[in-house]
Amino acid sequence: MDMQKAAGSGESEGIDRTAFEPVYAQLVNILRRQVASGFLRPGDQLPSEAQLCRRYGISPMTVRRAINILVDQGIVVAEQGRGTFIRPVELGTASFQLQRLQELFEDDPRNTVRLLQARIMAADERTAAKLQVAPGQRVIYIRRLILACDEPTLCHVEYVVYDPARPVVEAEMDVTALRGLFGGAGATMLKHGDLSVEATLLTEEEAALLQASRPAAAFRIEHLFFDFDDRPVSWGWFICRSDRLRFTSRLGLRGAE
Amino acid sequence: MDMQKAAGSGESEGIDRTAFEPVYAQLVNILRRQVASGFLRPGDQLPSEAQLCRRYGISPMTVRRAINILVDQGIVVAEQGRGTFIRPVELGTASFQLQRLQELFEDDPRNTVRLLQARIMAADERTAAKLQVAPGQRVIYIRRLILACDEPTLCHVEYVVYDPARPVVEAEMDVTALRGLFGGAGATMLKHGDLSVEATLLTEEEAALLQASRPAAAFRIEHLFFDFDDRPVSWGWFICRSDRLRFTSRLGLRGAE
DNA sequence: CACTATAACTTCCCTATAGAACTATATAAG
DNA sequence: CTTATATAGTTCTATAGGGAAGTTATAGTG
Repeated sequence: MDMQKAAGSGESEGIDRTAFEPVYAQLVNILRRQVASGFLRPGDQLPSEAQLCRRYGISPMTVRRAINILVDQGIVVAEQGRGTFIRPVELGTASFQLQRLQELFEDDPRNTVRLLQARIMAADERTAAKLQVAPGQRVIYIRRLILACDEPTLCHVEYVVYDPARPVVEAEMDVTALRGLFGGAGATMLKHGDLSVEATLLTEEEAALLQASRPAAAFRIEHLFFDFDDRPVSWGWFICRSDRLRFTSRLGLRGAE
Repeated sequence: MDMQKAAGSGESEGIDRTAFEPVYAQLVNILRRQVASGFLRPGDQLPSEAQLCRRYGISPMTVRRAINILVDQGIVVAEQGRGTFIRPVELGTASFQLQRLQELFEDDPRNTVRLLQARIMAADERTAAKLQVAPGQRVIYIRRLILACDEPTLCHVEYVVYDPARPVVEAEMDVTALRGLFGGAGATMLKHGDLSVEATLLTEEEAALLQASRPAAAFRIEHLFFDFDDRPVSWGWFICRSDRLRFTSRLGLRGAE
């Protein structure tokens, strides 16, 4: 091979057979770096699989595996018979991680959950529709206040289907059970859930709880969880001061990496 | 094989060699259905790779590929030497697709972008910091109003680095160029970007533009885009009435699918 | 010029196999 | 009873190769 590129950018890297990092992962990172450094730009064609095999001295399956990873990371798009190309940055691929919210329910002593109210009541029209029960049927009504580092951060309102046969109910009454709803042991009761985020104004009561002055804007994160029979179990929403919790996302590749 | 499960659930499915769907994808869907139907539940162990090979009569590499897909879909977690297990529903895996937002910039005749203001000005303290330029340096200030189906939906404020050498600038002044920023041809100029969502109150001016009565809450989606030298190109934010655009997400698997 | 056939190249799918690395369990020795 | 050791089971990595399906460009034919 005589023809070489400028060789200044990222062409020079190779595979380290002694490294702990698997070969396919090394190739993924090499190509990611070539994209991040601008050596490969959106629309550019990747070297063909056969070329990559020769260039790095690895087997076709290993190359394919690396490229597959890049494909479902959304970094490249492969077109059969044509080639593999770098994808431009798109907005549709943005996803917001909710780990910040998740952390609030971890076993951190600085985070506390205060039970404000818990009683059994008759479901009103809207609640009955959401939980797919008859209006007037008894449901459990729960209100909580979540504090992070002793600062009131979240308000939570939740309606749970009342079913003595279901053991979830008892645990749900517990103050700490909310952690179980999200990732703890109790999550094994839930098959799936829907989330929906909107912006809303704080009510007078919510503002008092969250120690905010009105008028103020806040996130309203509505949730609806189902059991393994696809029947609704729990419906409710979080009210969250925007300055206490922010959703961020990154499009494309970062610079260093 | 004599030992059979209840056989009512999802155990009975097999691989269709004549189908268009690849074998590995068929296996992915079979296992997904077994999770969705409750035949496999969080914490349960998947059959081992060798067992799946025998059960479905396919090669180990194909089974591995299917399992890898399930792993990075977040449906199962594989532990070396132990086994592969169904993951419980977790909040951290939630991601909000922004395709609804993306659609606003598509080539739809019902969506129009109205340029309200565009002029060159000196960067104030905050803008200069975001764009990494000296305070007082000239930047381009743009305000737009985006209408979906003739309803005012989004306000957009944007500051763009003023650099005559950069061809982006001229195009950016164009009213329709905003589409290019997100997924169009212009996106090839951008390497990556940061997004951040918060809840905010509408200002008097914003309320007038969006035909809302105050006080009202809205999303504020801040964006910061970088070029291939990792230098900021554009900083700004969208103001969006919450009832016109909502972010939804699903945790776990849906029922039908 | 228009159209077709061919060849070269690409990605894609699947198989078969070998070993490495890790974990749990049963067994033997102290 | 505790502690090593062996063994079987698991996932994980990597190799080599065969064929299918799609694209593109070229050469040939009408």
